[in-house]
Amino acid sequence: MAKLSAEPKRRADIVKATIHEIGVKGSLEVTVAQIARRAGVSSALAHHYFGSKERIFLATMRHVLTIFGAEVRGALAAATTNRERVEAIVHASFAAGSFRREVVSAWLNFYVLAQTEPEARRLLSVYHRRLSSNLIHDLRPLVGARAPRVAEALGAQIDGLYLRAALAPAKNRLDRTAAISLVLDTLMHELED
Amino acid sequence: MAKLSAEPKRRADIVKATIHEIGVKGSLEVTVAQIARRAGVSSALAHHYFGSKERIFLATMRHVLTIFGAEVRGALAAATTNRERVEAIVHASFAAGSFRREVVSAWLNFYVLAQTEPEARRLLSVYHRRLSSNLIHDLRPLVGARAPRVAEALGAQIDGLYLRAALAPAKNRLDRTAAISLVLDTLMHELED
DNA sequence: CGTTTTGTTGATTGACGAGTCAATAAACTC
DNA sequence: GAGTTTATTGACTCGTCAATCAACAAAACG
Repeated sequence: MAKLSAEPKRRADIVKATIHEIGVKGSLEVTVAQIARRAGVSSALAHHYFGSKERIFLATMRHVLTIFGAEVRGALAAATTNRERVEAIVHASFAAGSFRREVVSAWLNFYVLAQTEPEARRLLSVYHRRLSSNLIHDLRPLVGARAPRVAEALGAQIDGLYLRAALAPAKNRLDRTAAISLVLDTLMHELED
Repeated sequence: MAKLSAEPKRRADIVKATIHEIGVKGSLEVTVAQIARRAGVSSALAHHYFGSKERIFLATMRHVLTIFGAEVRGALAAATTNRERVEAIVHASFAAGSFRREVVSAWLNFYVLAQTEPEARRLLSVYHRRLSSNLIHDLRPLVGARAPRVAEALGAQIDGLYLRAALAPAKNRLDRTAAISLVLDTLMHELED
């Protein structure tokens, strides 16, 4: 049953299943067997392709960050002015692909993973630095020397909204548009200085 | 060796040890044996007093939230004007007792716990509601109908700064005063509307 | 074809860890 | 000081799970 290059598909399936299972359990306490079952394969195969549970998590994290990165790039491509670019970054932060419940849950758990796993920490700092430098770059013409501070303020707010999204029961969860408008409000006030 | 009421002291020791161990491991993947050893008792005793690992975590969470609540109350007592009261809440959020690395790490992990543990979720929403209503109460006279939004903006920013504090290597970690000044800046801009 | 490569799994191992229990001991009660 | 309550633990059980392995199957390759 060895089709042409099953590997990439299997890897992708397993990564998606990992996001799903983390979303369901709400923690990294998911077994490889659960992930594998969700992906429709044996746990042995998951180990075969990834080597260890840890590597499965890291691959999943990379996947989430890649999607997020693509969303930022996409949003930036359509923007022209500095302000539009900053707003695009905010929009991308809450884009549909990254702000789904399971993805947010995975995100939260990657923060936990980053506390012990050096590679996870590295991946997360890459994301942080990129978000930060993107924001600062476009804020500089708008707020000058205050750019780093404003970027930190906006970044923290975005992260906080993610955290709250992970926690809130689906019922009274802030939706994408509300989150975006909240951050843009803060941005607006900062620009009015 | 049955001294008078060793129980309260043991419970407190175990709770403190739990915070410490969570801080060290950076996750809830700490064994009862580790916690117990840190507290200078046997794992059997920890089970004897708390019944289960889950209960140990919940007791620890209650402890952290209690300290935080006390810090907020203390800070509020000294404030008179509305603005002072809002600022007091911000200060309390980053008070020394709650903003220590291990405590922040514990906090982060309680968010994860709250995803599955109903009681943990309940405790966390109590905290959220209290913070929110405190803020709204004192913001109302300052920003009127915008109070809930501003409260949400500040609250999210505070949570986000916590998240970042948990992640950042001690080296370039934002300190209490920097975090406070960042939030107060945002507050100031909101008030200038 | 035959054999090499790729895909896949059931079964097993080995470690680890939560929770239990029976036993010991110190204090307190009368 | 006999008996009860409180404190405490070492040793054990039982389940779970990551990781391994040996075997099987299907394609690709010559």
